[in-house]
Amino acid sequence: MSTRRRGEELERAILHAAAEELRQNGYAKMTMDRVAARAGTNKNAIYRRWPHRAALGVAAYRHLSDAVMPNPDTGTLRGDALEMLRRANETWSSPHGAVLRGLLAAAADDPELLTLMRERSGADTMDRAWLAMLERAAARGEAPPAASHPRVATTPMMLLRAEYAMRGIPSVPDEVLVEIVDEVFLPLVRGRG
Amino acid sequence: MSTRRRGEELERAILHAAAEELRQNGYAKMTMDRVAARAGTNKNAIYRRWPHRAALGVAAYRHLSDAVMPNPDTGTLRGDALEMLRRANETWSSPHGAVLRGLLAAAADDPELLTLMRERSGADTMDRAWLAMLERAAARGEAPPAASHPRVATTPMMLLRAEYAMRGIPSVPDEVLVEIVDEVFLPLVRGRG
DNA sequence: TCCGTAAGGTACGCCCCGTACCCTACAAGG
DNA sequence: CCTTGTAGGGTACGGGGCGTACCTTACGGA
Repeated sequence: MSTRRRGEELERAILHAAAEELRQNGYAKMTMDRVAARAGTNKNAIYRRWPHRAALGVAAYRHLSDAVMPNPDTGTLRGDALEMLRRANETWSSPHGAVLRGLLAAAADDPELLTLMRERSGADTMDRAWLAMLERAAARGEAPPAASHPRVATTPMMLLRAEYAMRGIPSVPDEVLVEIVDEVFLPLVRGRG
Repeated sequence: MSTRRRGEELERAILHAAAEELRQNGYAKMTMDRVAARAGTNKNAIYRRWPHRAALGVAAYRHLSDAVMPNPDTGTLRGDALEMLRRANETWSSPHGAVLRGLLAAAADDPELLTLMRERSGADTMDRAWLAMLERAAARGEAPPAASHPRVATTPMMLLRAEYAMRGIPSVPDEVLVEIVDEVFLPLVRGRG
């Protein structure tokens, strides 16, 4: 039989297979045997590269998603914030986000994996985007400079996250996003004057 | 052999055994066989009462915890809020809380269980306590009446929750609690004047 | 050409969930 | 007191999944 795949080529094939499994069935149903079969190899090749299923899951997720979440710039703080929340909501309620949530749930009691996830999932990038948004608003005179605080910047996303944790799977309704912005985020920014 | 346990007596024994397993090993390691053995019975008796492991886990958790979180009343909004957060932090970082987190993680993609959990875990009671705290502060003239809004009331606990979800297992340091109160909660209340 | 390295194949041990089936004690009612 | 229904006890098993062991086979570089 022609060429037997090796090294990187094989690795890519495994990651691709795992990512497909994630997308179609979610993490809970991503089994090592299925991934191996789909990649046209066997579990040995996988376990030589990743120590456990969770590690493969994280790696495959990263492969699956190069989620870019660029800075919106609508001209108003309210507009920017809503846009950010809406994009995040869209991402998280997509099949893609379901995968992420499954992984997060599985990694909940494994700190090592948790940090891996956070690095790969671009949470830090997002936080920086929120901070930048606050600074733009401050430059426009729309928000007090004291509002450019990390804890303030992360609050809306935290609330959205928590909303997902409370409710089950479905997407968070837009009213909730508006409420987070109008009842919490903007008053909070105002209150730091 | 003398009396064979039946009905309620047996049910209590099973729940007790399951709760002990939860406390000692956490949900992930609570197996049906172990619970049955510990209760001195067998899996049949369990499966006649609960449809799956998760359901037993939730029921046992409820049995384990009649977590009471009474209203603190320190005289200031800041004091009350900090006290609430500290108590919650204590609870959640205890072994007890580890069980809760394990269950929540396991129920993450099972909406039915999620609602069960929320009912049993007293989250609603807690939300009401926060709202009452805000209303007391408003009565004292310490906070604007407009701050007595559900979304405002739930924000600090949401942030604490999210903190647990981000970091792994350990307890959240007290500085973070103080920051949540001073940098987010109080400015938010102020900003709603 | 030879040899080390890495892939393939396969089987297995272990654990756990949930179910099936049959046996046995208990309680209630004739 | 005996009969009968109900529910617990014992046990075995199918199914699935993780991770490991061990051997065989191709590839690629010296």
